[in-house]
Amino acid sequence: MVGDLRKKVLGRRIKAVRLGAPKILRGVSPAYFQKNLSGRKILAVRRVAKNIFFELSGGYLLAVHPKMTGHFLYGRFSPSAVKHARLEFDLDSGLTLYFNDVRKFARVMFGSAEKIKNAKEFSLLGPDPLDKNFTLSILSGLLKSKKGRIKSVLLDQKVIAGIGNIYADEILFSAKIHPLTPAYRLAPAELKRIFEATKKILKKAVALRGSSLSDFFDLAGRKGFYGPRRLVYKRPGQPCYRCQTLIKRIRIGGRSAHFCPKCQRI
DNA sequence: CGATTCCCCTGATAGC
DNA sequence: TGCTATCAGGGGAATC
Repeated sequence: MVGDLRKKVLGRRIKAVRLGAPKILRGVSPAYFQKNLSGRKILAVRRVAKNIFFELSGGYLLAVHPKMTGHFLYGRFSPSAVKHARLEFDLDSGLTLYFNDVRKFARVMFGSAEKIKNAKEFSLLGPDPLDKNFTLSILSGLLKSKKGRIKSVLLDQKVIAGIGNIYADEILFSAKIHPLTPAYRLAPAELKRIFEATKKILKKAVALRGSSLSDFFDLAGRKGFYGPRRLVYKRPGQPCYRCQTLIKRIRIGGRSAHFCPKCQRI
């Protein structure tokens, strides 16, 4: 996703900005957003946990957290395809970069790079599992002091950044760990399985371009392919692919959790 | 510290 | 057919 964006918009200048849903802005007024974003050049695009960072000329930073239904589109689209456009950037290529978000759950921040990076949403983020510096011993160190259930801990961005609900379930199934297991009780072999599964699942998710379970599309509007490949998420009552036991769905910390009661025992 | 609940918003779905 | 009530979902805030 970020790679696609980079290819299309890197080096482009923002000629005009339209704000379709002012409420998705956090910590910045619509007026400031419009005024200070126009004219800036896109110098870099990168992923930070589940956020997309646009580094802009003048030391400014635009941070977009798409949540589950937000996605970027670039090019020409029918009005119906962009009826949920919440941000529109006319670029000097003559094309428009849209940020669509049906649910309006997305969070958009904009300001000096210093200000954005110091915002607690980013300054408190834990390590990224796809980072080369993320090791088994780091993961073990993080989890051994956590009394909460492993499912909730995996979702806590302050502990590990970048794992969402779908992939947390997939990781635990892959690692054969029950989602209610207290994190600190995980044995070294179990920690290793979680570590390996996390890398494997997240890499696969990126390669398959997301799950598209609710609304994930690439820049041209094409869906991702992870959805049909998922093993447990949103498959309650259906047979486990490993043992045919029916997948269970429970609530953990207000979130749905799916697992195989036979493959994943406490 | 950890768990729960609420909230944001709207399309999909169930129930009538 | 069409209406209304309910729910899901990422994640942060407030509350227990």
